[in-house]
Amino acid sequence: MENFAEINPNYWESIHQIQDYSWGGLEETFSGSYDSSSPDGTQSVPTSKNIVSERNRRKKLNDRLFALRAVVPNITKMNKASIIKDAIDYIQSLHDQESTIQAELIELQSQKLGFKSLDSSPMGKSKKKRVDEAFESKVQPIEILELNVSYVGEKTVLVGLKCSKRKDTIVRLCEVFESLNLIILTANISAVSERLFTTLFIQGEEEEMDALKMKIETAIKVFDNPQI
Amino acid sequence: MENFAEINPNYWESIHQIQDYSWGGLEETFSGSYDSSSPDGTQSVPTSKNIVSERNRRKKLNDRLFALRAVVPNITKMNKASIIKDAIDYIQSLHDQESTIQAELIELQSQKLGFKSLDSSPMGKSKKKRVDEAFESKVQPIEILELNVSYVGEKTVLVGLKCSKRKDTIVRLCEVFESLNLIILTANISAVSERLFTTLFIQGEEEEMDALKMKIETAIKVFDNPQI
DNA sequence: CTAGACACGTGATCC
DNA sequence: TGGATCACGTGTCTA
Repeated sequence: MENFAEINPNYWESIHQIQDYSWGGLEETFSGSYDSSSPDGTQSVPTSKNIVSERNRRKKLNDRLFALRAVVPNITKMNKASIIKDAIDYIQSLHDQESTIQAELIELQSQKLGFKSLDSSPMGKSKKKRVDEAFESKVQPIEILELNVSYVGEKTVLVGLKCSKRKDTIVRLCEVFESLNLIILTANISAVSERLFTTLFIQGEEEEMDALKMKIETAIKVFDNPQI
Repeated sequence: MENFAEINPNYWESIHQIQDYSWGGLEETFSGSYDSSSPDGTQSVPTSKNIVSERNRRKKLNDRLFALRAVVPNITKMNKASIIKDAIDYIQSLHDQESTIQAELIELQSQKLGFKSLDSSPMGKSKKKRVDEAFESKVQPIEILELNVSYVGEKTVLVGLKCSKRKDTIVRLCEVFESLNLIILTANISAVSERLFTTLFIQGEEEEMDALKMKIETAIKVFDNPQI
């Protein structure tokens, strides 16, 4: 029953080989036999043409159905109706999955940016919202006011950064520094009015200082311009 | 041509009403007429049954095709073959979209956790990876070793937290505190070996202390158990 | 008028 | 056996 598809995956084609004695590229040659079956030559020619056309139409439709079966997993039966039914169910499951994944994306984005949905419902109910809207809103760039990188000996680099403070600056700044895969010995972040003062002690060599400064600057810029 | 679907959306059904004179619930009554067409009663009865069965089969297949057309947007033509083709294209576009969104999700997760893909290609090429794998791996819980919340006057609350330090503890901790929508005056984070010492000055009232301590604890636990 | 699309009835096949 | 499925040829309608 259900192993039928595995045993004979080309069900219709096998039927073709059994029943369809005028398949393949032999249609034109067989038009003569159709003429022999109908002695009056006036009406026989369009009839055979219609037969060929209808044959091609059926073949195209079956090929389309076969292609549809190829892109849909979890095919239960090889029926035409079942294939269409499985395709419908699969599309609907893809719709649900897409909504769920987009909800997850929005949840993650709001966690990264706004942090407004912690005490809301456990599973974010705000489905069916375009993810582009969540991306294009609430980007809070980090404005670098001052950046000093100095070597203080003992394989230790001191980084001083003064920047603007917006809603999520602290988190984004931590992300920037974590993204650089540095060994952070001590971090001190102080917020005064709208300014943010950061002092880092990082394990590093003296010759890495200039590269490190460039790295931090570009990392902050990259983080402020998400390429999505 | 292309407005044909809007003018007559029930193309096949209208065809039914014109051509199919034995539709609806009248199949049984019409079996007599089929018997009249074939005088030999022995073979006529199974033939009429087969006719009815085939009619139902065709109707079911058309209904399925109609339902498929309903779940697929951007239908170009009303042809059977075109409907199946549009469904195939739509499923493949959904596949691509799903891969893209999952890549974005993985990218976001890796940004939040590992921070390994900053200097890679701008558009993450690591498609076709299950998102569940990205979720179930690399969860680094924050282990609370000590948590003190004390009131120091002047509408200022001092929070001291000692916890374990793993790869992404600092970022996650900042996320926790940002999620509470507190007014952070000063933050000091120091990492020594595998321990993380955090000192926060928060703007708050004395009577909010116990609630604040509970809030921080639960927030950390909630962040360590993402409900996805 | 021609070409394309559809439903119909029928015989064959499979389980 | 018989119910379900399929391909086929044909008539009909529309663009």
